[in-house]
Amino acid sequence: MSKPKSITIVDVAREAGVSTATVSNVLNRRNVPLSEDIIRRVEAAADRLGYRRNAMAASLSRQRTNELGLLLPSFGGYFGGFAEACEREAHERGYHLSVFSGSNDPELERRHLDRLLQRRVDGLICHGLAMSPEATREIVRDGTPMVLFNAWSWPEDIAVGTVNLDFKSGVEEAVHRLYERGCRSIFYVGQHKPNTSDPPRYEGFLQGIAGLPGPVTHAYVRADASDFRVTVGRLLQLAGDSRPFGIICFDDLLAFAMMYAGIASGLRVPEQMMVVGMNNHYMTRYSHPTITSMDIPYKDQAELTVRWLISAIDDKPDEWVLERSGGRSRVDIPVKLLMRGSTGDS
Amino acid sequence: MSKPKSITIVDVAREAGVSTATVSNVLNRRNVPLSEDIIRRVEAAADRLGYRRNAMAASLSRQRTNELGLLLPSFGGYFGGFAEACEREAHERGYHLSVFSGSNDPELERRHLDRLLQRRVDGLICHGLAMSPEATREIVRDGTPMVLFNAWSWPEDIAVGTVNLDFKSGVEEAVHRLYERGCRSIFYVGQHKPNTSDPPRYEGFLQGIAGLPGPVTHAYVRADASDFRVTVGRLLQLAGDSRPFGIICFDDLLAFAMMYAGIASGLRVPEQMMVVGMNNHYMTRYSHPTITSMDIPYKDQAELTVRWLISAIDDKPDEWVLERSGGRSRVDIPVKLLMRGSTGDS
DNA sequence: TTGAAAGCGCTAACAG
DNA sequence: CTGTTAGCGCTTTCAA
Repeated sequence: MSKPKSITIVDVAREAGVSTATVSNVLNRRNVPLSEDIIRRVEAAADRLGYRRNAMAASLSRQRTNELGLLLPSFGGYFGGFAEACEREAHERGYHLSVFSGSNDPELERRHLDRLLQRRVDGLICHGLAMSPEATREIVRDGTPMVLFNAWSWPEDIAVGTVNLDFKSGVEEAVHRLYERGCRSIFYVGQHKPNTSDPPRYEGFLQGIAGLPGPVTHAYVRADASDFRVTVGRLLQLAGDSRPFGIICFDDLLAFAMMYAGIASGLRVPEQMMVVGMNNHYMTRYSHPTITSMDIPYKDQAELTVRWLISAIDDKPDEWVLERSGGRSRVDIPVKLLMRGSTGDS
Repeated sequence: MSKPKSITIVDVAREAGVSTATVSNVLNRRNVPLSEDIIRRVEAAADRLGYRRNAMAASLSRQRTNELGLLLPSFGGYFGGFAEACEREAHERGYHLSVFSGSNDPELERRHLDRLLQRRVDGLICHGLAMSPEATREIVRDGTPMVLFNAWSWPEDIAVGTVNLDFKSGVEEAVHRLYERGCRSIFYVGQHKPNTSDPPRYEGFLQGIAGLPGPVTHAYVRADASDFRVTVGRLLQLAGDSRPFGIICFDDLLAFAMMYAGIASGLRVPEQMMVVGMNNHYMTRYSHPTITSMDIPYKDQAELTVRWLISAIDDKPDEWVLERSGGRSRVDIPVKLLMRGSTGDS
């Protein structure tokens, strides 16, 4: 029932009184001389019959699918935005992008990857989270080009390129801003569950602390999701009576939670506690006070990622990509620190 | 470079010293008698050679792809969660789900749909937003089964089934709860941009108001995203000095924004203003006070959606689906109201 | 300019 | 139990 003998180019050819080769040529606007008349006839026949190209047959024949696969750890927050930006970029370049979420489950992710390769996607875009580099390499052993995004500390040779967000520098800068605004106790608040995108941020944190003109109390604090007020208690203990103290949070939602837990514990923001988040979530502008955060250049990251991948697929260099990467296999995209109410700005 | 002459079943057959038909039978664990010895030999040969099935060839041959397509208006919030739940359900039933976001752009959505049909997905899951029913019908004119989700007021015959979240009843219940807690002014706060999922909620709102034992001031208020305090001002004007007044917001983020705008305007929550959101976003439990919201049964909605679709693809009824739908073409999945701090509960 | 025909890799009768 | 073979729908030489 679901497939009522679909229309093929054979039908169109018969209807138009030409050969299937001609139909194929017309429909794909190939670079061959075609008479105006034939073109009209074929196109008329095609839509009279309601013909729709069979992409599998086409891909099978011309050894190429024009499909790209994007593997995400989840659809939430940043990843969804990145996926949409990639879809756009891919479309603009004649590719179609299928998106999959591993749901933070390595096994599911493995199956997605395998399936994508069975479908012979022309290229792959993968994040650097759930699966291990080894498992990934094992899967992508064949020649399918892959570009990684936000994959910190992966071997350089596993992909044609890696496009990371430079949270490291962003956090480093945030440390300086907090210091300038009077914080002499600064903490990095990480997620309750370990996460591979945490280390680079903390690294930037330490680097920022090291570059400060004076001494500050600092620490890595893991958030307790069951009750963030417990975490606030821990911060107060560490900060002693240094005020304001500052926290830089793993992401905006955590920043939100921590800020309100602080307020609930009687702290005034930003006078006594300053808060910095990451991702520039829509909500950070609507809280009270508004939250200082880091803006992510989705389009820029997506464009570089997709163009890099396509240049590898076509095996011909893309000048713009080359310029951005400077020949290296990894590019760090800068994030932009937006100072707002939670750090005493505007 | 990207495709180094891939291994086919011909290679495997040669390596194992059997025919391609046998290889195919072994690899697909078809329902044919196979000797243990042959199975071992073929499997050994296959992974010695690093064989990977070519899904296009297989799909082309057996007229079926085992692929489902999911078309979303965006990856954000609820939609991402629904997508992950659908991926899981599909996998459990031997299907693979490709997800696409129309990014709220009808034209992009059209192209996604067309491409999906070119790929001959076995079934389609679509939301009821960006594209019009007419445009959709026009595209899906061939026999590909489609199930809709959250498509309010679409023609019944366009899809094999529709699975909606019953926000209508949820909002209706919320109105009653607010009334019980003392609100004599209750407002529905919608998004600044019109949205097709708004009307059913407002309908539930009106129905709730109508069912109340006494009179209340009520209105539909459109939120002003540029500054939610303006919206709060409007509410104060409408509510006069009736306290507490209650607001039911289009979604949790809006509830967040409105609640903090209210607090910023000097209102105490829940004593003077009560707030209800929708979607049970993770953050609603970490604000201060916590926010009353409606929990969405993702898995339930996804399971029904996917099973309904698959039963149509296979053209054989699924008892569980039939029971849920009672033979009708639309099912409303109840959402669960979770009472929290913003309405004076726990 | 157009068409005939040989695949692309796999599946599914059907024959042995 | 295993192999032969005819497609699936489209692309792409190559010859006409």
